[in-house]
Amino acid sequence: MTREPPVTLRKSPRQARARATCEAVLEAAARILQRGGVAAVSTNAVAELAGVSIGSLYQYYPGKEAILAELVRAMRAEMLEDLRRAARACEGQEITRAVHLLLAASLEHHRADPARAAAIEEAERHLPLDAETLALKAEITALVIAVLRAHDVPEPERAARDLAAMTNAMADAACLAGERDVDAILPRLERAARGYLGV
Amino acid sequence: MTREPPVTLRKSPRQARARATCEAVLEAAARILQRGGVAAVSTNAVAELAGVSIGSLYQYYPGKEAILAELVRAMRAEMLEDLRRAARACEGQEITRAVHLLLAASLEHHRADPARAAAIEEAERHLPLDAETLALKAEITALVIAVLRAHDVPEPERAARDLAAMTNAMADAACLAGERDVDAILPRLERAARGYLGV
DNA sequence: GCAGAATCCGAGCAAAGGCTCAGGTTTCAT
DNA sequence: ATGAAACCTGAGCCTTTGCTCGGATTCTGC
Repeated sequence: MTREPPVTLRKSPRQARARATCEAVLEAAARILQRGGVAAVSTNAVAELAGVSIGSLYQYYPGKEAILAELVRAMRAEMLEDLRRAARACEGQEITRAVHLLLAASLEHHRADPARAAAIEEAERHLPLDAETLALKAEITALVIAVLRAHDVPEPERAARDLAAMTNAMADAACLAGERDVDAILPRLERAARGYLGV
Repeated sequence: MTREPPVTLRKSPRQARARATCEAVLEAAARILQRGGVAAVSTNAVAELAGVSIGSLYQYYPGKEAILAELVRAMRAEMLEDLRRAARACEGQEITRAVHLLLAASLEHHRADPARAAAIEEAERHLPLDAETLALKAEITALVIAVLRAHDVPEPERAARDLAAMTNAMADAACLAGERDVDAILPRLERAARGYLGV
């Protein structure tokens, strides 16, 4: 049994160059993750691509899982922001409009770099998530559930789960198949979601 | 760079005990895959759990990828059979019925052991698939496309991809969330699919 | 029974990867 | 200018993992 190392930063960077080091490590990890999947992410490879010595890497990250966890946390935080905005905009809207807003927000983090988003999502499945990330995820689904419940959707928890799964899967599959335009996915997703909800 | 080993059997088992060995290896690999993901599948671990020496394992499988590839191939072959039956039953049926049959068939391989099915699907994403498995996948989607096209669904290729992604994602998510009853997923999926297709 | 084929075994090698540590360099505050 | 703190470096240790090889064991056909 391997004792599991913590997933938080070992120490916080204080100077600008240290922050740059941390940034470079994250960026390199994301690139490698995107190209070769979780298996390809090794601390040595990350350090090399980041142009940073392996020792420096370990000064801030206690292990490779911590690096990936940081990427996941950042993505989830971004998603939460997007969905918060969307949920606010949902208030008082009819359900069709609300669904549109929620789905569009869920696709938002795919817009900048769909391949990277898919890669990070994939990494998330192989990670023992820390409490903070779990809290982010919980809050995200809670937002969706609240909107669904406000429109009297039966079993809103299950519906939220199903809709989230559909959204991510379709976006990832489309990206993998070479689709570039994220906006082209939205109407298809809306049709499916409306059918699911019986609207 | 690591030179990639072939993914076919190194030599075919001739005696009964050899077939048992191969079976035990596959079974052990599936179990480990299910418990800890692709990363946990090491040839040593597989051999040990299978109750087989590492040497015996390598007599038949040229590497861990070949073992996983075999699992994927078997699952895909099974899926193809299920869908062939469904596609035959679709002939002359109206689209609502056809969609029902296709979705039910797609869920079929989740019925026996959903967790294992999800694990193997996940392994598939991390594998350089061999020609035979690719052919199986191509035939599967071709079947779906044909049925969709017969009902004048626009852009049937894209629709097939979207529907397949939705189906797998919802099934996996439900399984991960602890749902036991596969049949409970079908009606939800049907609603989404009918909405997607505008039926 | 017997020869040869098929099968099995597991110690151990080589490569890869996670991670540490002792020591050098840069930055900052005074 | 100077001492302390922050930061960086990379050789190298240790564990894990993929895989081979020589030899033991079992089966099959005659």
